[in-house]
Amino acid sequence: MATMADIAQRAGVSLSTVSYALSGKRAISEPTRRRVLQAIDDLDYHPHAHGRALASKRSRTIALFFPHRAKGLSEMHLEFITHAAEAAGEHGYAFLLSTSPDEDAEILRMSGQGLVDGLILMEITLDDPRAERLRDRGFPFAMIGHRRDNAGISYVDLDFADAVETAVRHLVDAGHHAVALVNAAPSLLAAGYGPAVRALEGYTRTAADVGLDPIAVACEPTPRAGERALAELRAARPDLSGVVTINREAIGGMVQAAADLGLAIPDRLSLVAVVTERLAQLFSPTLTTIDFPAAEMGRLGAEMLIRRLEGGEDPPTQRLLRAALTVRQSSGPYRGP
Amino acid sequence: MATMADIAQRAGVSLSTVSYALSGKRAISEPTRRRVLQAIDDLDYHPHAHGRALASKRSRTIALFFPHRAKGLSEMHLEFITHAAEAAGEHGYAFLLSTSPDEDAEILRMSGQGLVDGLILMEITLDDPRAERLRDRGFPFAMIGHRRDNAGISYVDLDFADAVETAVRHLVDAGHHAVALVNAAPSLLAAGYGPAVRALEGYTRTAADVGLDPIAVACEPTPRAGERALAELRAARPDLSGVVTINREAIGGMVQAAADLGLAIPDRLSLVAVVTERLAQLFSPTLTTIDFPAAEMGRLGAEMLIRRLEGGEDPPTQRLLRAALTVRQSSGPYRGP
DNA sequence: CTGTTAGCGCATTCAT
DNA sequence: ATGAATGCGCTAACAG
Repeated sequence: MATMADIAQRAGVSLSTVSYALSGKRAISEPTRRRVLQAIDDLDYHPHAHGRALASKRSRTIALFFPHRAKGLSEMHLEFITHAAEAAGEHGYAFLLSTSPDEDAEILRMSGQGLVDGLILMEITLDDPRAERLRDRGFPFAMIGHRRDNAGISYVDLDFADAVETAVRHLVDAGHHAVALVNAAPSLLAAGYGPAVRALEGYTRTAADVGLDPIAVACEPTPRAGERALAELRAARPDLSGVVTINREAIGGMVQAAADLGLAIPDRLSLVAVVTERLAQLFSPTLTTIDFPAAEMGRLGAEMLIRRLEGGEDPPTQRLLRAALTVRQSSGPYRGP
Repeated sequence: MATMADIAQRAGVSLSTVSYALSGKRAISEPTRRRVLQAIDDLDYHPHAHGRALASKRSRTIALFFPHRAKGLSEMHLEFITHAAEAAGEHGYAFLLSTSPDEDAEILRMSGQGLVDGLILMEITLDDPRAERLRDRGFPFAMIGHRRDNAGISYVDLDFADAVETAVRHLVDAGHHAVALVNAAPSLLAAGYGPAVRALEGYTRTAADVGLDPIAVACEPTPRAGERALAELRAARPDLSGVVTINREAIGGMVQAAADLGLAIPDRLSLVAVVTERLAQLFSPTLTTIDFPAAEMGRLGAEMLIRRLEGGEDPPTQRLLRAALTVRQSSGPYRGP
């Protein structure tokens, strides 16, 4: 492998001239620059990432923390990851993926030892402790998701409260008088899982605003639980005609229960889910959704981190995305997912 | 940040002693080792990855190439990626994810400049050119998937032919007399997409072996196409009672078509899909599957690469996994996915 | 068993 | 506008 020294020799210049020709950090005469570039081309030279990182104290690498401890793997996470990686690549950054269960140790290792210049955090809880630790260490990071207190922190997130509000209003506008929310798991809600908490907030406030009785249940992420949830909701409210959910794993079960109860979707029951378009498209027609902008979120997460690394310090970028509702036409009763 | 020099000073030993105490590459007396470890603990020292990489010419980093050009993002890919990353982490390797569309340039950059020690390739075609290029360069890599010619190459893949055979035999044993294969897209089949080609092989040979008329169709990865495929198959063969598919995106449509045709699943039509357990579980009961071992494949891919890096050994590891069939009980007609 | 030293490939400060 | 020299943090000879 060619090194800068090889280039220097072949171009008949000094090592530092090659370096400066590459970085443009000081003026180089046109003739010498051409000779350098020619030599680089001849020798198929590519700068050595580690040598550069050592000397410059910048690795041009960012990492995404994805502790997949729970079972929550989905196509949504894949979109976060791939689009964050893609954005990083476009900006000349390498992209490291860490799935270490021992996050604290990893954070120290990565933030302390120059392995990466910055971090992206996912699966943020309302009082996520990792964010504080990184902020205290003064280490650059961005979040996909957000906390209760986000002072000085860059993040991008879906506005779940707004998403649920949009869904509920859509149903109310369509004439529904009883609309329920099927939320994430009880344990997540209790643990302060942001999307669950905010979905409930959005639902509650919208129900109050439009004069609907609030009917919200937390539901385990399984089809089985989805079946039960819908059956119980319907038993309690025989006039139930609309359901909004952020619980993707429960959708299949809710659809099954609807059929078992003789509630054809969308004719006798309307279901609106907050999921990625990719998931919605797995189903045969009739999944009306609030399109989860996972790809955009992944991309923005990486970009706001890199912007911060490149120079533009404070203030942090904070973006709460609003998602659009897509009505997918039905050619008959829903039999999704 | 503490460096090895700081540790050496605090422990009252030389720099190299610290290095050797850490690497274990030469004997260190117990007392000095303890002093060194104590100093490391006191100063919260962590080795600097880039310094180490520069000096040792090994980065302890592997990269996974995931060109997500097509639309083929799914929970299956996520399992490949996260489990490969996890395995890498467990072995002390950092995990780089590259989604660069310009793969050749990336391969050169990464393989040439010491950024990574080895690569994992995905989405392998029957005559994948990337593999040859890497083999010619003598750069360590492993594949998730496999080519027609795999001489000297490490890989792990699902045995699609075997998977389809298992599915067909399962249906035949259950008394079906007309079993069709709904394959991947025509374009993929034509392009030599391994899973599609091998699924067809396995289906054809099994059909011949058990005396079944071969009924195979290639199908675009959409519910719409799935609907049409099933309707057409049924029109051509009114006695069709079993369908095997590797086309996850078409499943929802096939289920819908079945219902529209009055074919209750699983009572009047049996459907067996080669998909991950995670996808199967999105559906309400009754998706019988050949469980796609994506997690295991990701993990094995990383491990066989790392084994090669650590041991430097030929012969390559080549593993064709057989997947088990899981019958999921039905509590009524199928309304999945 | 331990210390001294020479790089690894590059960015950067001093010179000129 | 260019060169020479220093050092980033570490590994691995080379010397005891």
